[in-house]
Amino acid sequence: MTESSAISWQSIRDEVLRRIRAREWRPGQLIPHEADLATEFGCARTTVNRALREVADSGMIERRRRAGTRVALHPVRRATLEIPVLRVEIERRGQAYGFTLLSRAAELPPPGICARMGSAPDRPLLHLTGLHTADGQPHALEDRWIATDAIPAAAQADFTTISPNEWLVLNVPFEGGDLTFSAHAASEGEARALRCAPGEALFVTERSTFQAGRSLTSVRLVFAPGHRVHTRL
Amino acid sequence: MTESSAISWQSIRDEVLRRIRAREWRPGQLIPHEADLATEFGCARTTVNRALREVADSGMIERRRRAGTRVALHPVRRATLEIPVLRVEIERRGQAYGFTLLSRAAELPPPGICARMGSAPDRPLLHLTGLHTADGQPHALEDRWIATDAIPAAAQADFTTISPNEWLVLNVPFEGGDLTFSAHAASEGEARALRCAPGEALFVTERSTFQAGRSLTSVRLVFAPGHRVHTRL
DNA sequence: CTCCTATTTATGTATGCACATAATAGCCAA
DNA sequence: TTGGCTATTATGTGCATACATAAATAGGAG
Repeated sequence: MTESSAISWQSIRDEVLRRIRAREWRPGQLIPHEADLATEFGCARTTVNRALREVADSGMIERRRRAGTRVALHPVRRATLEIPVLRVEIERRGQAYGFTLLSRAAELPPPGICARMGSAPDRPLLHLTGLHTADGQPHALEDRWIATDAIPAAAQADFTTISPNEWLVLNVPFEGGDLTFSAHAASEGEARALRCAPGEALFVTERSTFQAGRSLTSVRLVFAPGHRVHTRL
Repeated sequence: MTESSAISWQSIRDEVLRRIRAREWRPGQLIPHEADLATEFGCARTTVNRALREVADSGMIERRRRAGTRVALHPVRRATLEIPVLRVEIERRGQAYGFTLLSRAAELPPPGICARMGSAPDRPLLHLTGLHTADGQPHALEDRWIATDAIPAAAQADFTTISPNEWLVLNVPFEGGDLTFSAHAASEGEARALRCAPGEALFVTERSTFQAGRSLTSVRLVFAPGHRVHTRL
């Protein structure tokens, strides 16, 4: 008899998910601990641990030392969004990418930017605006603020040949940030730049990044009409 | 001397990320294999493997058996989006959640839905519309199609006490799906339901899920003005 | 009864080893 | 040259073991 076939962590993960969905383990309920599951499945605890770690990453269970593992009360779905550099996103669709720098100046930030970046209102930041194009058509309008004291090199960078978007990704590591999606009616200026009607519904992303507690940059991208962000679950 | 302190996989992950960002390992370049790194860091290959697996999950490196590990050409950022059930999202903000079923009927799906769900145009699906409210204010308009042959139980479900959103999350497991975000100008009907002006810019999510190759449901959520989706990087 | 401490316990991680698997590279034959 | 077989090699995974760490609990001092 082939007594050798080991249990894979994937099969344990699947069985755990099955039990949760079949309500054998109900939301909020404590599930058996790793050692017991290892015995039940006839494998090492390491393997159970690996499986449960994956399930925990997906948000279906919550684990705490000593307290044990319980089924999450509210099954929160988690989706991974891929956020490529705009140039790559456009070129992947087989279109020609272009970027035009529209303005560049050291300016005092408006209150909204101050709040988001935690910056002093009397301290000038580098303010850039530009247009990303795909096959010559307007794709997205970029409005960016850069903390020059945190990124001195940005003052020298030439943003006419490389977009600030890409320059920052290539040159400035960051430890975290946040990202917001929303919808917004095109202003007069946005409509002109994106060649659409004023008031048209546009997709907007706002992102800011920080490093070592310092805010680095804050950017708002207003996309041309019809833009969609897509992801798999 | 304390010769005991082991190297943690986190510290290896951080060092790997540092080298990538410092351009010691350039995009597209092959990095040393696990055994070498294990020797360099003075730890077990398992530990290096764990670290590299994490980095690979974040999208910074690509790994293939036998071929080795290389730094990703285009540093694609990955963000994890949390997609809670609407009720939970609203209640977490301390607001009172409500749902009103607006319509329920077995209908022939329009071409768009047929395409997304891979459903036959002559096969009726369960079509539901309803309004999610927060503190009595319109929050999102739901327009859902359910494949009743894949989910027979949906035909009996009472969607006036529990929203289809939540009923499906609780009762129907799925293996995958996709999710799209976009902006959309409010139609007459949407404006009436959401109590906003027609043409106003609204945030829209479209989601469809499948299981075992069969499409289960397709839903379109149109949010009231001002809605934002937020995530951390 | 309250507060603090020590113990217990479940998860988290590191290690050495073995073997599985995918994919390249090299070889040989037609 | 071409086709296909084989050996090689880097990653992927499983296991037994050991110890680390967080956190709940029990026990003891006041």
